[in-house]
Amino acid sequence: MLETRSATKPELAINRLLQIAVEVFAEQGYRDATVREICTRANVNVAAVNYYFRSKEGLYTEALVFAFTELNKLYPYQAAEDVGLPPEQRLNLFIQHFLNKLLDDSHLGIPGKLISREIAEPTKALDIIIAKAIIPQCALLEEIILVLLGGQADKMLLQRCVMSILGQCLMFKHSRSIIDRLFPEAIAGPAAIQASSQHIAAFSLAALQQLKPAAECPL
Amino acid sequence: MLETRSATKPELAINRLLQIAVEVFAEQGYRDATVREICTRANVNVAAVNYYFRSKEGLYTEALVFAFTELNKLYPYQAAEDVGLPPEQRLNLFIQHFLNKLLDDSHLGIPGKLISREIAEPTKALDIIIAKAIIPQCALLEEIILVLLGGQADKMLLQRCVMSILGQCLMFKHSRSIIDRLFPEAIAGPAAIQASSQHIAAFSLAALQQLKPAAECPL
DNA sequence: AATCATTTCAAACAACTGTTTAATACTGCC
DNA sequence: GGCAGTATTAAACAGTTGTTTGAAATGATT
Repeated sequence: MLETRSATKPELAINRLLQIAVEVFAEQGYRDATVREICTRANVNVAAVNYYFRSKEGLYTEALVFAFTELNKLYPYQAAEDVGLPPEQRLNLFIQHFLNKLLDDSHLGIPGKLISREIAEPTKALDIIIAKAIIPQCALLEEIILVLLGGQADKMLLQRCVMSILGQCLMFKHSRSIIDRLFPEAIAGPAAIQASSQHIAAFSLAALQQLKPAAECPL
Repeated sequence: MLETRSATKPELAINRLLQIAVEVFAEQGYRDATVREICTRANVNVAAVNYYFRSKEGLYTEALVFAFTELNKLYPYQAAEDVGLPPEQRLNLFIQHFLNKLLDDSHLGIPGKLISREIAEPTKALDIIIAKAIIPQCALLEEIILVLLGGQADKMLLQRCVMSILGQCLMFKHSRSIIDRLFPEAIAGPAAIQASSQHIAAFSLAALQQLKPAAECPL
């Protein structure tokens, strides 16, 4: 029959496979990653991929979901969600949280890298990521911005402000190679990262404050 | 002997090969692109790649340089370089120019895409791109920002402002898949793109204006 | 026209890829 | 112990890849 106990051996193998798959796909990308390397590093036979997940693509899709789950496990709570706090502080917290997630190279950067890869070069699995990871973040940020703009603003302006702030943060992920070479001090150590996130917050708050009148009287 | 006239036949083949290579590498990425497809589309024998460029990697490197050259040919002049203009207008021009380059899907978007691919997933050839394309742009932007901040500013603050503005622009390139799904109106047609670039300029000008006092009296 | 270096070509090569297969080992259940 | 059903394995498969080869074509120079 099927598994009666919770932690049967195959489930361990599947879990190990997913864990390693996230690493390898993140490091090398979908195409360069080989099922053989994944299986070797997971101490599993090559055929396991096709046995448990239908194909390499199937493994990739499930690895993406797994990465997202891990990511939420490590960074479960967004302090910025607390509507009791002043909006300026919420924006600050949001950016800090977001940037830390993006730049955490140690443990969490790995699933994060996989997800950012998927965004840069989307496969069919992108919609999973968008629905589960992107939309909630955007909604939260949009809500904070709306408060900062005085509670009323053109939908288009709102969206563009969301993109302005996300763009400043994401820069650190997708143009990491550039930053490493041209602005290495900006991410040298936790203090510098903290300062960078505070810059983004200050920069954006200043902009929003000045944009506020325009948002209130659009005509 | 070697070619005595300027436009010998092999040079035409080499040029066609480079042109197509840029397209294919941009569309599919280095790994997914096959020398066979490149050669077929260029009406050239498969062996040509190894004959003229040592290897697939050699072709890629030269295609990168070729893409950059083409890019400069199509967008030769940066109106923002004109130091006679007011700095606000220069920033506006810079952003408009930059965003147009990034979003031009028709002709120029192709070499641009190849370059942005190289940034997201660097190979050994990245340093070529950085030296030839990135550093001059950053220097120009930095100079404009410095003027806007009152002629004097902390080097670190300057760099962070450069990143803030570049990040807002680059968002449209590397997170294109997200924008297409969540904010499609922001890039629907030239008018919307124009509006988006104007938003980034307004957003950034507002921020810089407010940051100006802090930059002037750092202590 | 003959000679020479260069270019082009079809074919084959060797390595690697994801996937399948069929045999073997394992596990819980009667 | 024997019998399911599942898991694991080594081996082979079929397809694709970048690259090489050696012969044929080309074209300028003598």
